[in-house]
Amino acid sequence: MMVISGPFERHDHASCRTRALAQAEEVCGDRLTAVRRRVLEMLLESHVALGAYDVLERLRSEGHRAQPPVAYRALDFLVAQGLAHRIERLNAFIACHRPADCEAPAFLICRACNRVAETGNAPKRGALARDARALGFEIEETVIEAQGLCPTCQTP
Amino acid sequence: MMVISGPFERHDHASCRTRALAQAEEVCGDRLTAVRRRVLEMLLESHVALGAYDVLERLRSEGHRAQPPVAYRALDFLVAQGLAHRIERLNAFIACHRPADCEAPAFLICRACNRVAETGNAPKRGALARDARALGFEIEETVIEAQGLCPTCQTP
DNA sequence: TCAACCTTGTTATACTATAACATATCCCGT
DNA sequence: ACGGGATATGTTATAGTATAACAAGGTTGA
Repeated sequence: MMVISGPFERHDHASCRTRALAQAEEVCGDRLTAVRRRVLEMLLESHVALGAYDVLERLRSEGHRAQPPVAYRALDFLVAQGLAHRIERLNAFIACHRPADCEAPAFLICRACNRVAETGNAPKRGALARDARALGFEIEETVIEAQGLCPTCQTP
Repeated sequence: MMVISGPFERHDHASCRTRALAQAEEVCGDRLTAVRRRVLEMLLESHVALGAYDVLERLRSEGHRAQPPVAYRALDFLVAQGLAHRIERLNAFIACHRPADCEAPAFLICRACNRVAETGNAPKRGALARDARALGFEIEETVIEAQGLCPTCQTP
């Protein structure tokens, strides 16, 4: 099954955000505290990945006197819950738009507009898994991040 | 075709290094300057990925009065020539053991011993490529990094 | 009541990376 | 020989990313 979510296709952005927040509440209960919830909202509102210091800045601009660990803790929590993903290439974070169904995500990063799309679960039976098995290497988690140009940015 | 090189299998390490250096000379000619060559050797000697500051420290311990840009420049050069790879998860670098045949590498990173194996070229026809095509996204480069436990570290 | 756990606040610092400018060298065309 | 462009290195300073460590409040349950 192929599932794609992300900024390169038209979709109802507001409802998509609402749904993701509702799912987050469900998953976390009252562990989704004010700061964590606010950070998740920020990520959901932004199609470009946000760095920890971007998040920090936004918190501060809202009156929150926050230090770096505040942003990192909130982001780490969201990632641990599967509500957000870290994009290694960018040292930045995006919200997961379908936390329920997201075991091994892959990402398409546009180097021109910086938007990031999350694509369907990565293969458990691909060449990598086969190679790992042959070596006796036990894979726990795989980072897959493709860089290139999104449809919009291909025609300057 | 599946090709695997790396620290999780027995191999003739010395000759493997010699061969890689010879290939580097071939590719670069006299652009493989002393520092660049030395840094490549360091990477070839180490099966764990080296951070830029690890490299810097080694250069300094050899009497070279180097500043951070020296390490970064050498590493950037090696990566640009396909002689080394950057491991995003680790903010660190490893030598490529087969620069000639290395278009879309993937990596297996052991979280216990920190060694990194490079596996055969990643698929151009996998699920990711298919998804990207469906979206009209043009992939230029893909990072694939799996973390887990190597055979040795699975039995504590 | 107290102890364990989780969350947040706060300070300080560690680690990673690059901008910007100076100097030197080599190759090449004239 | 000269000048000019491209490449490589030296050096200073600073930007950007991340975490250690300790303090303090809140909730829960024994």
